[in-house]
Amino acid sequence: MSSSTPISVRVRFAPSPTGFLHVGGIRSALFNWLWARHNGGISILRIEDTDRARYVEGALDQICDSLEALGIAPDEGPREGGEYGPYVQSERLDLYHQHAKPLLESGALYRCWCSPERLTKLREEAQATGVAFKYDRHCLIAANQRSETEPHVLRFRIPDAPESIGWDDAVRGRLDFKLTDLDDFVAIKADGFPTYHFANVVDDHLMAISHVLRADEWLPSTPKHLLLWQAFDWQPPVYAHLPAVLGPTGNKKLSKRDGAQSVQEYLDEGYLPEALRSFLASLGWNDGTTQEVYATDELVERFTLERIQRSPAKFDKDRLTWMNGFLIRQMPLDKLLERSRGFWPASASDSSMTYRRHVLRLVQDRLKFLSELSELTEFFFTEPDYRSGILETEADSDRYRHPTFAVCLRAARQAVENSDFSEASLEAALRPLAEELGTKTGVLFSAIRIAITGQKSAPGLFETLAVLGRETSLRRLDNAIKQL
RNA sequence: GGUCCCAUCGUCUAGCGGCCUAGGACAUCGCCCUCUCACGGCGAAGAUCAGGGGUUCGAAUCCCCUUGGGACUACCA
Repeated sequence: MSSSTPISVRVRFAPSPTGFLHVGGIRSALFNWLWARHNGGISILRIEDTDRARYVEGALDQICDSLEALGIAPDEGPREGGEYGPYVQSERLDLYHQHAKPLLESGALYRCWCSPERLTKLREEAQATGVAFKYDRHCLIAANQRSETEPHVLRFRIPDAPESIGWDDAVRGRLDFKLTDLDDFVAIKADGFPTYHFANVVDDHLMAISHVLRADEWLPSTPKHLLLWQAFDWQPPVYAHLPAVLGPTGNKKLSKRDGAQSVQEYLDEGYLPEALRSFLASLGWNDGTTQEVYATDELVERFTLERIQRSPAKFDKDRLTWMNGFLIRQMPLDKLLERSRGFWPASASDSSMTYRRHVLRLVQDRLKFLSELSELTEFFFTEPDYRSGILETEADSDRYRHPTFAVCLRAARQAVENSDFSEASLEAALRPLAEELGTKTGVLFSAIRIAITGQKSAPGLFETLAVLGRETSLRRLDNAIKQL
């Protein structure tokens, strides 16, 4: 299946509402979305909530919100609706029972009344003898048939033939499994809910899914799914198993302990959706060139299944951060201004957009993610905080022996007094001053910077003074001089 | 234990038999630019292509074995 796949492409992302979407999950969502877009197909969000015990309140909304915030909202789903709904499995129970019935009649499914205790015992025995556990089909024997009204599950009977079952995985290639290694898995639980395996296959068929792009961990259960497709006499979709996303330390699957964060947390820190998309895409996919950052339309255009990596990728936040800063630097100033909403320091609330725009221009190159904006620009909106003693400490240092710190500031104040505070005139006034005072430019400028910003590092001095303006700049110089 | 998957710089990766004494990027270090911090430019260090056997005139690339890591092995997904 290349870009010229003749069938209409319909893909689904099928998370369980058991918590927020972590980066591994969102990567799967992205790949599905990209494949749909690449083919002009449809992407679907299906919620797999068949385990009532693990259901987390609000998780569904969080998942939908995250996808929307990332700009990869599905075409069909719980919020969007669609012709193949409902898109939440707990609302599809009738459908599963309806489809279980003929399989039960044909013998593909059978009733099992075995207690969890018996199953556990069997498992322990198998463990002890070093044999792989497989259900012993105790309830398949006529003598063990009990009443249909007693609680029971429906198991799928692994057929005796063929010897093996396999498929051409779009990323792994040919994969085959022996049927004798497979266990008669449960299809319908005692509570009437289907298991993942059963619901998944029924829904993928009913929703006309053409490609299943899902995490690696599903690979071992794919033969069970294939057997189910076969029992139904349905045409299975193309399977593509995605490599795992690992935590930055160790080789374990990414988990919250490894610093895995929800998509929302990254967004809150000021990571751009386009940076997240480009970075996530690079986790297990590349186009074969040396390009490092991709615009989303480039991703859509170039994304193919055969370029998906087979080996797992570790999540490297440093690289994400670099990519985010790179994209911030590339962004037109007005767009960045728009995006920076909500990240300004509280003290900026009374400042005009025009003023903020000038400030933003000065820090754009220094921003790695938007939440840094606040501490980077605080002094533009509020008087510098000298309480840390930065003024005194600097004034005492050896650099300010001959022209003292105070002398530098007074001279600077005087030099700048009649300036129109344009960058050019500020530079013309201050640049020659160092030599006049018999000190280095850096020493003079540093004194001014500290007085003006309260910090040792800040944007360029002339730019900063120009943005702050005459009144504020002179006032801060005076205040600093007064304090010495 | 069983079944299966994976294996190139610390990390993301290029590589699909000769172009590789292995390329790019992040991170690290150095230099330059420079009023500081960034940005940018240049450069350094960093991978005996997990190890061992084959196949071949020729292997990071194909095959086998070993090792290491991971997933699955639930009336969870």
